[in-house]
Amino acid sequence: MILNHMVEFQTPHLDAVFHALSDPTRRAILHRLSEGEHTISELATPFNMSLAGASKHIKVLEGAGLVRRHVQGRTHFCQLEAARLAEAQQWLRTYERFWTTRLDDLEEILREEDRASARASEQLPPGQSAKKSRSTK
Amino acid sequence: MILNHMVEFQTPHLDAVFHALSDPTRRAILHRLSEGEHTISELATPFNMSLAGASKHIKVLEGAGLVRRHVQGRTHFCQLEAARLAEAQQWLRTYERFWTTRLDDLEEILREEDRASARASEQLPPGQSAKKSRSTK
DNA sequence: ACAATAGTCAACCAGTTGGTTTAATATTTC
DNA sequence: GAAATATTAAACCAACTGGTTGACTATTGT
Repeated sequence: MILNHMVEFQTPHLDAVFHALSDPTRRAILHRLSEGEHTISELATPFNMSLAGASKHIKVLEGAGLVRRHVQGRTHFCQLEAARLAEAQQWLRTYERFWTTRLDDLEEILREEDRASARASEQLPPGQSAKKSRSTK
Repeated sequence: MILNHMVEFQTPHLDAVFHALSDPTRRAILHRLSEGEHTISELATPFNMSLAGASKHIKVLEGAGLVRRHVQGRTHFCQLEAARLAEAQQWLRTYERFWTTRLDDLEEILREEDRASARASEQLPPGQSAKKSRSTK
């Protein structure tokens, strides 16, 4: 119970990850990084923003564990680090049933109809009505 | 190109959804709602927080399209509304390959081993690989 | 040695956030 | 009609956000 509460609510990772993802500039940076490694200036140029501004965004992403940086001389290379994205997706997966429920319900209804029609096309046990068969998929 | 840019970056829904999800209290409220409908006070009580405070959180969730409310007399009932969660998951799915890459690599290695062992255990017809099947999933 | 380049840091700013408290608006109950 | 209940509204607060600028630290190229 208390454990459940901890698992469910004490998740500082998710705070940071979802916050990082809530900004369109940062999502764009991640998208850029999904094509491959980039330096800070490379990441900054597409945005109408000072280098320092972009640098701050990248630091937020780094803080959320979404970006890794390795320095080589004076240039900083950034890489996408996906593990935390996977954690976020895992959280969302818990709620997946709420947007698949209708499909699941429909499937269950159709399956039930099939069972009924199967019974019907046999010896018609009492209390069962015949139904048209229907494929589930 | 411009269209691509729009699809990728002009997504005010995601801003609001990810921001809503970045707060642990709000995630807890959503979790609560996943068990069924609840009133504002019911949602507020578990938290060490004023009713007005909780009310504000719920308004944020509503603004992000994650919660629907229907008023009945003086009590407001809240329901989870999952469509926007699905949108968020859809966004994350774009990056899925970055945490499945290693598994994919492993799979490719196993498939290659299969091809190699198949060639070895036959009479080696030129250019043809005998597939000893290994399940992909 | 000097200038250009890559990036951070610190200070600042207006706007937002997460919270409070107190008051106000309905609705229901006695 | 008065009291209790369910909720929002408004004003306030400290902390944080996303952005700027200007100064600073390194590193690289000439």
